[in-house]
Amino acid sequence: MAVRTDGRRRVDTRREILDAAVEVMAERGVAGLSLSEVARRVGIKQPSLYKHFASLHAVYDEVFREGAERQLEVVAQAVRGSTPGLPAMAAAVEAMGRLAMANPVVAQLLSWRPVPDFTPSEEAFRPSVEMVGVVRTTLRDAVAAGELDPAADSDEGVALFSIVVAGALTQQLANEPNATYEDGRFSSLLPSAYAMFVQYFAPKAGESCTRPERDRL
Amino acid sequence: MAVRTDGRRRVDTRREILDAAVEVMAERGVAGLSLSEVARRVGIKQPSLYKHFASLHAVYDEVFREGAERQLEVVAQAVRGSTPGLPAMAAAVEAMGRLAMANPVVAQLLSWRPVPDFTPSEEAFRPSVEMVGVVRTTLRDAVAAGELDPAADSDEGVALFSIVVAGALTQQLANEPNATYEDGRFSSLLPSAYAMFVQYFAPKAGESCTRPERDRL
DNA sequence: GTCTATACATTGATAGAC
DNA sequence: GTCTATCAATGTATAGAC
Repeated sequence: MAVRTDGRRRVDTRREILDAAVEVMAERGVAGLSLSEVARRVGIKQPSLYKHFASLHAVYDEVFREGAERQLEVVAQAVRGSTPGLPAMAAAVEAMGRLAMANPVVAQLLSWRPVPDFTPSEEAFRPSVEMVGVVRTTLRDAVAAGELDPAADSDEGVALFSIVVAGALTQQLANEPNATYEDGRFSSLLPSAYAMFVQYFAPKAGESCTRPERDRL
Repeated sequence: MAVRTDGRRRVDTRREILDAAVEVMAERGVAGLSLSEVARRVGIKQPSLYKHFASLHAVYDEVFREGAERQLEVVAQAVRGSTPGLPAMAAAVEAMGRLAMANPVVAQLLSWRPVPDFTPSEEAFRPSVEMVGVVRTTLRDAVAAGELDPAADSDEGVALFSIVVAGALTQQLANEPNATYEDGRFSSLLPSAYAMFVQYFAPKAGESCTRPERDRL
């Protein structure tokens, strides 16, 4: 199970618990996490878990927090490594997509509410809030660069961006959770989905290309 | 609980069970359905449920089947009652959105996979398959009417349509499941989300309005 | 088609020894 | 920080009387 270096039982039991938790969720569904099963896999007795986490929800909360933090890191890094504006947005979309497909369980925990009683704590949720800010800033950059219409820099712009990205990813996770980013029927359309967003908010350069009223159904 | 007309205990116990099941799912989460709790609410003992349904999964399956059938009906009716092509599509989108917000639990069961072990039977899934056909036909009508580019009449077109619609609805269900169709932060953007799709597949009438390469990210 | 009784499994959590 | 022992719930499902 783990390397024992000295008298202490294992190097980092807490880490092992969290990894086992994700493993169990992958097999039984996100809502199917069980501390008994986790303990079995880590090789300790179930009551011992309570020395590391106060409750089942505390485990969920930490998986959520780490997942949200990782997502923020990955996106922020993608943005930093690209030209501000549309290139940064495109890089962020791809980064989110690859991360979600590599960690389907965590992605489901973050974007749905699959566990009846569990609501993430404020602290666990913080990185997600911060990521909305990153997206908003990137949208603003794209507007400043003349790549998007000013209307994109708004709550509505952020919401539509999230609809498109989360839409592709959750459809993928619900229908073919084990596909790869490249081969998934929906995840492979993520670039196209993103292109829909970009085109929708294309700058009206001198009105040469008319765009229909946005709120007309 | 129910009207008793004669010696028989109730008019339709099966119906009451299904209704109670949805109620329980609404309170405990879709994965939190329990036959014991359902029995309690219907006013019978838990073993009696097995005279009506073979197992817990059988209850899930029937809720799924009825939900899928209702969705198909509602969409088909919206399409029939509108001019073929874009008007029919717009009507379908609105119908799907209103139905989902009126029945959030069923919508979650249909569009996510929230229950660890449960997979809908082929029969329960049939209406959903049929609905893909309805969407495809409507896309074809829109292309024939010159309202959409021929590229929209494809598997990719159907997938992108579903990404946009399911994206808006699942974001809404995950974040504000109790909002109304009109007031939800995401569901209220459904028309805009749909407009993104329409604009993306706008016919290139004589190339007067250029559209970027679709698969370029 | 409803009931009682019961088998059987699983779980989250606590107390207290070491 | 790990263990044993235990509690108290909850759950699905079956057998068999009426």
